[in-house]
Amino acid sequence: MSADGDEARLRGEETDVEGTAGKTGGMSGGSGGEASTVRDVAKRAGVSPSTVSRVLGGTYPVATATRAKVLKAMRELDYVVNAHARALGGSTNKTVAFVVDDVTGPFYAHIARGVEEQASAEGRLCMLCTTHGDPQRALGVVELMREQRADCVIVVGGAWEDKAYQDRMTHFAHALDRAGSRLGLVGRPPLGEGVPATVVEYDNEGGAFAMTTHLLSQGHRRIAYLGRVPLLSTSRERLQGFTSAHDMLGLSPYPRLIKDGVFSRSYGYQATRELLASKADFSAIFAATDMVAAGVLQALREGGVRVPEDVSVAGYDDIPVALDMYPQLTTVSVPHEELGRTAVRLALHRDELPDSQHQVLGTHIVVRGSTRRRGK
Amino acid sequence: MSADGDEARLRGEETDVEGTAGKTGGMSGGSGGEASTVRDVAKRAGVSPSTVSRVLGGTYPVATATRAKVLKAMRELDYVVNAHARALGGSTNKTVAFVVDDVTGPFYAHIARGVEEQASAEGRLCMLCTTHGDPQRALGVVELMREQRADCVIVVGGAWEDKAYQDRMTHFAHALDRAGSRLGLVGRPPLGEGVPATVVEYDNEGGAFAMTTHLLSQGHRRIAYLGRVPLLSTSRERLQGFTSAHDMLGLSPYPRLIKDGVFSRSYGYQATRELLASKADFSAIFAATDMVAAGVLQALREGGVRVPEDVSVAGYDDIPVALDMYPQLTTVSVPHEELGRTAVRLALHRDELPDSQHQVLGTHIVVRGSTRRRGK
DNA sequence: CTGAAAGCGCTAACAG
DNA sequence: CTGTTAGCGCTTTCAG
Repeated sequence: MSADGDEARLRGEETDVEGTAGKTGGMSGGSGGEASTVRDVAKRAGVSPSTVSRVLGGTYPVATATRAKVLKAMRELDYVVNAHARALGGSTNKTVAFVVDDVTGPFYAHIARGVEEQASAEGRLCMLCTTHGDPQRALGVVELMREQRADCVIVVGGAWEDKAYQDRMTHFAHALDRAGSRLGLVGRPPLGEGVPATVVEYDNEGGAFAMTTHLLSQGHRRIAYLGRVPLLSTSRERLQGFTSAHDMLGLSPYPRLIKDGVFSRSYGYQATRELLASKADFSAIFAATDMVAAGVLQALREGGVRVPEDVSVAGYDDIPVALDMYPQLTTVSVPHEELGRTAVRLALHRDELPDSQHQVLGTHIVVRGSTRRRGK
Repeated sequence: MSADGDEARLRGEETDVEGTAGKTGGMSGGSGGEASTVRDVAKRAGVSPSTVSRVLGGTYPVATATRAKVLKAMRELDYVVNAHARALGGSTNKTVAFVVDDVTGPFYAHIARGVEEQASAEGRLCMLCTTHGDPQRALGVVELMREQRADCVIVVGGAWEDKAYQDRMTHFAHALDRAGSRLGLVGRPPLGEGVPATVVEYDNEGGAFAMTTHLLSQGHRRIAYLGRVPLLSTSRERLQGFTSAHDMLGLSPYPRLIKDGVFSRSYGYQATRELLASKADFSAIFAATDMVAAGVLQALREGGVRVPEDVSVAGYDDIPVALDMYPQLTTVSVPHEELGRTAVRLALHRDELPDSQHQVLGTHIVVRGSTRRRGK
């Protein structure tokens, strides 16, 4: 555990600033001066490199006087360890990789926060990669993280139900595992039996089922579902929940009211306009995500349709914006941060913790102002 | 430019999956199997390590037949370079560090996206650190990034106007510069003359000035300003714009209507409730950020105050949520992504690009439904 | 407690 | 075109 030093640094300790900066302040020519190394420090302190290394690690007994000399030399030289050299030593790398579609979505942002928090709580740095919804890029990025020898690689969302993609991902899972690392999958289904990966999901289908049941129980019968993305597991599961809820009451969804499209605000806007233009008959819209719902609300407002008087609208995700919409959005709440934290925790301690293979976190619906009993 | 290989990988190429995974698939015991090295590959291909290294880099002439043998061996061994060993070689490290308060804020998220995009466009990986608004932690994190030998360290927001903090940051700027790296400051003022750092700001004061002028020109005279954070430069500049706009018309702000508080939704909510409870007289509220404005709108709505009929509300940042609020928020638009992209670009190419020291991007107000002429 | 020596995995001169 | 030889900066035995 050479973490001592790092953690202190995370806390921002080290009260030394003094004239050090001035010493070399003049030569701000850039790429000129080489960074100082353990050897420089050793020389200056009149000790051996190993001793310097020992005070660095803090893990080994070093005479107080010696340690002081070394620390002084480090300060004077403005020394910082070279993380790569340290990582190369084979010992520890201390990095958590985080692969996500797009940091911009509040959905991802909150998971990212959970990941980052847990990572830094465990003394790890966090590498961030985005895939912009491109499965090819996702694969490339995971490979890159493998090169970085990250302690674990957390991949969020974007579970493409494509054979080649899944095979490739499965391959990575094994490769990472072999290297003592770990693949963590958040918000997506397991890759299969025996694949060494940590999966932290939330109940997509359950949430959609609950929401649909809620709408049906409010008397809605013609419910539009916006956001069927073929080949995306999240989408499939939510739609499944939507369908099963109908089934349970001996009803079935209207195919005409199920619209394909990506999970975006503008898609929600467009799809709703089309729905309106086609004079389709519906009393509620279930948007696959809150972002889609945002577009829906705007289109309805512009179309002069009142929410929830004329049409009820529900979303999925419960991102913070849901509170800022008008009316506030009824939606399915997902424990974003916890997903991120849990994934990192389980992936890092796969051997000590139970259930580190697969965990499903619950979801629940949150009823706000955008839905109400039909015709009330 | 050994980037060839990496970039291909970013594009997710490498079509090989085959039975490779199965080869060692059984031994999924974790930390067991060591990762293979250039030497293993060399041995298997019957060549020398250097040759392997050469095909890895792609930068050197290698006989087609040899290259094929090597590639085959790599595939069979499921080899991936060790980024740390490579970085240690001194050549290139290929990382951009990104330090931010909190990924969760849409404001930061968009800058993050810009940073990430530009970084990956330049073949760099992105390290993410959050500071949770703690200047001490920010300093610690920058130090950590220095250990990582990042090509550049981009710090967003949270410019504490605290002497010790600034000295320390200045020190880092020099240290990074000395190491051939670069400190990039986004959305915060320069550290001072001659400090080697790339600063990309946006016009905080100008935006606040424009917005305030707009409100005043609409007949508002008693404007509340919510979000004066002592010691935070962003806050000071916005408040300055607010004040100057008054000055220009020979007016002055009402001290009673200027409320201190952090930039958060809940602060906006609280402050507004207090304003309402104190029966203060005002016809407009200028919130220091859109998040604050979100809280303001909610409090007003709950208090039965109509927006914009009774009170006009303006924000700052133009984050996506501004469109989802009701009424849609009049605010100051900031080019978030461009800030991020520009910072990375300038920091990475400080020597080739002009004006790589300091750049101020413009802001402009966007008038939406939350403001209108007073008493209309 | 401290020093000397041997790598970690890769790249980069030099010679072939 | 390809093999040999040195390190990059740090940790880590193994002897003092």
